[in-house]
Amino acid sequence: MKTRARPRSVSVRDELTDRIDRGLLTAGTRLPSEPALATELGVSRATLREALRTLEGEGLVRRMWGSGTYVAQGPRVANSLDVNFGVTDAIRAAGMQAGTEQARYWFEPASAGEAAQLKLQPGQDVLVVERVRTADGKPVVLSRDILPARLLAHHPEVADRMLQRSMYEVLEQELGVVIHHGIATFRPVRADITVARMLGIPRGELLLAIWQVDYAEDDVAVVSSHEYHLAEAFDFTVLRRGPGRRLQ
Amino acid sequence: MKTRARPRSVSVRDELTDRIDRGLLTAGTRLPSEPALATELGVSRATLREALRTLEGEGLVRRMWGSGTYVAQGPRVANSLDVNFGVTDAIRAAGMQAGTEQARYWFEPASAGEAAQLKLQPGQDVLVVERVRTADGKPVVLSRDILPARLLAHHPEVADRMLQRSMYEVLEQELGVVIHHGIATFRPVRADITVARMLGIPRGELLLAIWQVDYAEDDVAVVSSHEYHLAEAFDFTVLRRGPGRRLQ
DNA sequence: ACGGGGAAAGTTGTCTGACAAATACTACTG
DNA sequence: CAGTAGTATTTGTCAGACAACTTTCCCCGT
Repeated sequence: MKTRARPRSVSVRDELTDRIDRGLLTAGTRLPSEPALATELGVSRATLREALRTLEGEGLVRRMWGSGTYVAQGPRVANSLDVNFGVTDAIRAAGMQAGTEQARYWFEPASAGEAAQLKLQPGQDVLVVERVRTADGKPVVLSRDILPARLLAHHPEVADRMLQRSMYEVLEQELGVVIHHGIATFRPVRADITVARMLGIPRGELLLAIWQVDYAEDDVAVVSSHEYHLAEAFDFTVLRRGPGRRLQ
Repeated sequence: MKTRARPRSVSVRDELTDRIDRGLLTAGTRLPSEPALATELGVSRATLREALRTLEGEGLVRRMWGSGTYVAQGPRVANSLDVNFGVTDAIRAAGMQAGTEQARYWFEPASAGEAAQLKLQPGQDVLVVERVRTADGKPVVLSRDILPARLLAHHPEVADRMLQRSMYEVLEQELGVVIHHGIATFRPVRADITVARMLGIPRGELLLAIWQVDYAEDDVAVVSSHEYHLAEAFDFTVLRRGPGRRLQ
C-alpha cells in the first residue's frame, strides 16, 4: 500500500544486479572505481560499498584490495534446487511447459508428524493439496502440499486457485504470505503402487522423494510438501559455496 | 608463511560468527548497538558494518532500521549439501566415523567429457582417485575424483596422501589450491554390477549419483567428482533461499 | 636492447564525526 | 484506560581523509 521506504543501498544493489543481468556489465570486466561509481549513481561511497558487499556475498562481483571490483564470471545455474522454488520453476527452467493433472484438495486433521513440522496442535485442521504435475504434458511429479487451514480461514475459495497455479504465487498474491526460506531433504526411493498408478509408471520405478518445509520471514512454518519426482525427468543441481567458510 | 594480511572486517565477521556458533549470542537476542559493538571490538563503526552486512547476507543476523540488529533464529542444517563439501564432512555431520577402503589412484589421458569439464585438451593426463568411503566401518559411498595431473607435476607424492585424507584438505594444505565453489548435479540410479561389487550390495540397489565440478577462486576447474551414495546411508538437505530474490 | 628496481598513480580498506530516518519508549492528556 | 505527542535510541547515509595494497610505468644499471 504505502511506498515501502527501503534503504537506498538496496536500490543501488538492484540497479547493479540489473546491469549485470542485462549484460551491460559482462563477466570479468572491472567496475568503475568506488568514488566514480558512487557519484554516477548519486550516492555516497559508504552506501555504494554496502551494496557492493551484498553483491559480493551473492557471488556476483569480486573485490580485490588495491586492484578493483570485477564482475564475477560466476556460475548461473538453470535448475538450481537452492533457488528455484517449487515444481513450476523447475519445469520451466528445464525449458518445458508446466501443467497440472488430477488436482484435488481436502481438509483433514493434522497427523502427529505434520503437526510437529508446522508447529500446530495435533488434530488442528490442515489443507492438503494433491497434484500431478506435467512437463510438456507428461506426468513427472506427484506433489502433496500441506498447510494450516487457518491461513485461509477468511478466504476458503483460495484453495481452488491453488489447484492450477503455483502455490507460492497464490500464497503471496492472495494471502500476503511471503516464503522466506525452506529446508528440503531428499533421497532416492522406489515407486509404491499408489504413486506409480498416479504417475502412470510401473511399480518400483526410480523416484527422487523431496520432503520440504517452507518458512515465512518470522520463521513461522507455512507449508510442508512431499514430492515424488521421476528420476529421468530432470536433473537437480546445487551450487555449493565454500568449503570452509563456516565449518568449525 | 607470511602473515596473511586479511581485512579487519573479516576478522570481525569471524569473531561474531564464533560467538553465535558457541551460543554466546543466542537466537533472537539483540546485539549491542553499532557504536557500542564497534568500540568493544576495537574497530570503527564502518568496519563493523561491513562485517554485519556479510553476516546478514549469510542469514546469521537480521538488521532492522531504527530498532537494532538481531541474531536470526535461522536454520542450522547438519548435512547441508550446499555447505558440507565432500563425503568426509557429510559422514561426520551425521555423527559417524569416516573411513576409507579400497583406495587407489592412477594416471590416464582425459576422456573427451572430462577434458571439457576441466577445460583441458583431450588426451592430457588426469589423476583419478577412486575410494570406497565408510561410515562406522560400513561402505556407503563410492567416489572417483578426477583432477588435472599438472596440479601435482612437482609434487607427485601428494597423490598418496589423497587416498586417506579429505581431498579438499590435501589440495589446500599441500598444493595451496583453495576450492571456492562447486556445482553438483544428482539423480537416483540403480547400482550396476561394478558399483554393487565395490560397495558390497546387490545389483540394482538404490543409489544417489552425484556428479560435481569444483572451481578455484579464479573459476579454474580443479576437480571433477563422481559419487555413488547408498540411498539409506544418510539424507541430504538443502537450504533454499528465496524464492524471488533474483529470479528474472 | 633488455631486465630489474622503485617511485607514482590508482583502488579498496579503514577511520572519524556528523546528520537523517525509522523505531521504541515514556510521559502526558483526554 | 486509550491515544498521542515528544524524546531517546538505533540503523542508514553522508563527507572527507588517510592507510594498505596493487598495478603501471619510468628510470637506471647491465
